[in-house]
Amino acid sequence: MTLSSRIFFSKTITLLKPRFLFYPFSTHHHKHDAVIHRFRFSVNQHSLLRDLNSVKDRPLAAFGLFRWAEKQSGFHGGYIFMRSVYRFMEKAIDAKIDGVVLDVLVTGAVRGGGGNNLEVSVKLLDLLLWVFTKKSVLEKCLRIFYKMIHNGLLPDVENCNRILRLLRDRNMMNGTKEFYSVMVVCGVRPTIVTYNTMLDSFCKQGEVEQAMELLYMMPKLGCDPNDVSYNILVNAWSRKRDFVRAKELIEEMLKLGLKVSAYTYNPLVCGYCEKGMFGKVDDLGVEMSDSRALPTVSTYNAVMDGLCKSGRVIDATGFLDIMESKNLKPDLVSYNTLIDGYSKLGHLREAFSLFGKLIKKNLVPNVVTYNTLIDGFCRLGDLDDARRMKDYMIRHGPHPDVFTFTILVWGFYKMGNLSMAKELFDEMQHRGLQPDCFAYRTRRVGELKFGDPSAEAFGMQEEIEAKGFPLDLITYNVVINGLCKLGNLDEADKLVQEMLYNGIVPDHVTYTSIIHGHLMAELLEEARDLFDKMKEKGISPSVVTYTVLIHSHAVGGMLNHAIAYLNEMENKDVLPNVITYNALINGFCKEGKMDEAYNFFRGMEKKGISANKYTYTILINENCNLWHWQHWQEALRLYREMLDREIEPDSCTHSALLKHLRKDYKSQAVKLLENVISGSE
DNA sequence: TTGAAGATGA
Repeated sequence: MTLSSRIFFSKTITLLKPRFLFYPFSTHHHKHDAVIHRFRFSVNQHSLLRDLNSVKDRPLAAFGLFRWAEKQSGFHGGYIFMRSVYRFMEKAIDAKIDGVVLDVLVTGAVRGGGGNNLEVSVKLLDLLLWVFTKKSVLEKCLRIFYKMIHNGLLPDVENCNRILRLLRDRNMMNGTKEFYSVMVVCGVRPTIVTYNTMLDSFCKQGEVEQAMELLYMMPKLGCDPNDVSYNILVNAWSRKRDFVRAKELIEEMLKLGLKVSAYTYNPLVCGYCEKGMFGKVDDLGVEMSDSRALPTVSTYNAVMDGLCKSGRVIDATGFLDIMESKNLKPDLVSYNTLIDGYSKLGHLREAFSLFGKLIKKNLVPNVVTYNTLIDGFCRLGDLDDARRMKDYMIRHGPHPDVFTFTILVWGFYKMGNLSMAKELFDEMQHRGLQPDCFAYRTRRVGELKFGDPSAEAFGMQEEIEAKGFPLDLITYNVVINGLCKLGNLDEADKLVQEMLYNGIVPDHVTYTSIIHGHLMAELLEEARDLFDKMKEKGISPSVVTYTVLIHSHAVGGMLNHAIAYLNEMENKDVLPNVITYNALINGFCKEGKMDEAYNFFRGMEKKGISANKYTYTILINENCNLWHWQHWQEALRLYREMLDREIEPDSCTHSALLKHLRKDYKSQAVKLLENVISGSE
């Protein structure tokens, strides 16, 4: 917003004039003059607005009033009546006379012969444009924009930027580029905001390289990139999980003396957290405090979410206190994140205790909070309580949404209660909620996975299709994956044929499912063939594809193959994750090659990928298998290390550790062990 | 921050 327009909208308009008799405007409307003449106005804002209301159904009268306001604004130096005029524009749009207003303003400006009048007309056109950008009515904005420039009138660059943002948000890259060229050719001088919007458009389209080109071209275009420009690109590389390039840009920012902030670091923190690279997150934390880019509540929320997603909910909860100690107030998102963490683990008691805590802190649970808890009930198979909670929401609010119902529908499908699933789906619609693609997919997957592929389900498919949601790739993937997991490779193959027939191209997820299915059926050669076929078709294998291949080959003792896959993925910049490393460590342990296993263990940590309970269990198990004093010591050391790092062992870890003890001693032994370890600190 | 879904340990 320019300074002047800020003045327009912040000033309260109190200027009063005695009375004002309205006179019509240009001559070609004179046959309606009689209508317009009947309007008299006292000149203060309230009556003006009242009058605008009263003429809403009479476009021409309203238009006359508008002309009057226009003259007033010109007369009083341009800002006195802007707020009224703004309200008028909104009303004109409601009354669908904005087209007339546009025409007259443009012709008025053109005929008016320049000067003050022209300036006012352009201001008013900009105001009209502003109203439409605020309403996100792109089509109208473009119409006004093009009409203006065709008549030699230049819209305000701020409005152009707003239109660019609308184009960006609709992913219309070509439209964005075209609009940018037109505005520049017509003489609108781009600002840093224009360029930053363009950068963001490129990034949102995945064309980050193009954005980089623009970034480095900006100085030549007479506009040096600022911190926001860099933040956009750091964000883009982080989203692409190319952390190296993201970091390079941050270093460049520091070198250039640009301001780094939480906005710069948060996307990177999010990326590392999502990948479970908590070592890197720690490093970033240090770097942030060094460069005075202090973490915000969002930063901590991202870390907490990452920890929850890797099962470290207790660590995540610890951040509530850490935040408080730094004078940051955990917000509803913080609590929702933790509640979700506990709900997903089935620890509803903790989830509800947090629910109580957030209320004590005067935060108000929202629909997400409730949905998360309902999901927790569903995961435990407690559909009664899940449904009761939904009914509570209907009575007391917040009102259930499409998420609420989708969660419940899926919950009932998983319990095999198809009729309740359908009932809730119908209830959602009866309550006026419009199912989205998630909801429809859930219904389809539910029927395909848990129901009979009967005629009724078939009818449902057509019904959904008629609503504009055709069977899509994700639905096929979900079902194909389910079949592969059950070992039903023939049925899975049939579905692949069917999706091809329907013109849907299998992607890396489809292939990974089928490859995995073959691997589990010990059809390694076929799996390798499928892998080659997938690459021939130009489908890039993902980290999951490589991981399932590495796992099966490593477990089968084919360590050379496993290593070859690891090298291949690293050459293709597909980053291995903790599961990939676990598969390798597991394979090398099984072959008794402990040195190599430990090398991978150290290597992953060096890359910032933290070991998890599986990693430790594999190593502990192998050390215990060796059944030798030194190895037993090593197993204990590992166990202690994982406790130190607050990685919670589970029953698997314990039985690995105590595999040589008799069963009756085991539970006692675990307690003893905890004592020994904590006592020796 | 919530809904369907591809992978790991005894």
